[in-house]
Amino acid sequence: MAQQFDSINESVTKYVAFEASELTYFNSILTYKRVPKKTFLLQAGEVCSIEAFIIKGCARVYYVNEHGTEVILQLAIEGWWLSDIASFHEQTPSKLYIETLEACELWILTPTTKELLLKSMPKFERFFRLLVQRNLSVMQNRLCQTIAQPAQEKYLDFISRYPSLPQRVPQHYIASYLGISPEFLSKIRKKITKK
Amino acid sequence: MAQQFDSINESVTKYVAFEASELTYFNSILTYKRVPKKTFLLQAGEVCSIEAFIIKGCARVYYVNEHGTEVILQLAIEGWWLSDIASFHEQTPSKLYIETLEACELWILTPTTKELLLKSMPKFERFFRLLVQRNLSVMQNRLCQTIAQPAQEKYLDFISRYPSLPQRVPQHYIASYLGISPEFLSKIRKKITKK
DNA sequence: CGCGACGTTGATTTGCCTCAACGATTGTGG
DNA sequence: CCACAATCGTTGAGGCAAATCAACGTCGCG
Repeated sequence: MAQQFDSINESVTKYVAFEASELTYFNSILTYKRVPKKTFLLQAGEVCSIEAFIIKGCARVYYVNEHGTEVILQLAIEGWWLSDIASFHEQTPSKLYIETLEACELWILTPTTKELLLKSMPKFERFFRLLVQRNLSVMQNRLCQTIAQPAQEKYLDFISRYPSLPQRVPQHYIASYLGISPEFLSKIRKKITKK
Repeated sequence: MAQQFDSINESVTKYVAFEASELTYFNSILTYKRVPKKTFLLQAGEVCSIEAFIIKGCARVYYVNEHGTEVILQLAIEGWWLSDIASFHEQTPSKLYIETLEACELWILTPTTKELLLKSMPKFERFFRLLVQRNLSVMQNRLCQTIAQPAQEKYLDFISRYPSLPQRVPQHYIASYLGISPEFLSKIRKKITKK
């Protein structure tokens, strides 16, 4: 089990320098969870009760609008965090779905355990702030892309940024992430391979 | 000058409960700045050296892509914060521009003063985390909107969300914020008023 | 006054969507 | 272990929302 902590500890120390003892305490707060493929960690209407670090596996976070159209907000693999932060912190109903695409191993924080962690080790406030900041940056880039780039460039950028994802997740999810129709993505791919 | 602090203090206490003494210290860290209309607080290529709270006035944050197309990431008025957080924290060159649209009065934090604040009053870590979280939420909503809504609905949603902005900022900036052409926004508005 | 920034309008074009049909693959229950 | 259903990707035809381009009116300002 010990090596299970390696990936998450490596990930947090990328943002903030923690002592071994601090990490040990941090690790003691976490709950380990194993979930099968196609499992919902969150559904619209529920209050989000987890902040989950992916040790192994793959998931998607998505929104369904009033017309029934899905928009994928996040395609996450090992090393990423899953949550609806707004719902988690304000304990308000979420509008998002979080579904595993592969069997997953996760480290879980709940509102209670996270609050406990932050109370006892305020240094983690900084970690989570930096984590959210990075997410915000990613989001900003994506919004610029989505608005100002044609579909083909969005796709090329996507595969260069996340080269492992096309081999792991169904293509129509990538289309939804990029904000284009699956049929059109298929046509783009055809055009690209021709060259 | 004292009442100048009212708006920013009200804003921070919305997220975290601070004592009067804590706010007094916080206020002593801030630098007051007054800038005219059409002033750049940040230009692409520079490292962002400020995190600015708008006391009075209005500004835009935008990105220019390789084709020369502008995308407006933020239209900010009184009570909002302006910055490129990624550039500010990692001291890396920004890709963004921040330009005042009206004469502005600002409270400024620099990397140095912010670090000083966080060192001496770690409680502010929490405030800034919650602030960034809220920004992230706004961004997520906007991305969903941008991808899944037709232009007219995006515009109607915008004016109901920010009713004061259309009267303050040129219309083509709103078009850029929504990711549509200024001509098309004009046509949408015509169609709406007809009804 | 004259220039530049801004909004409007119409004509034309286009990037992308929708719909429908069709293989290929996977998985599942009898 | 096979049959059949789902799920997924591809392809083509046709349509539409929104972009582009160009011309014009208006306003505020140096």
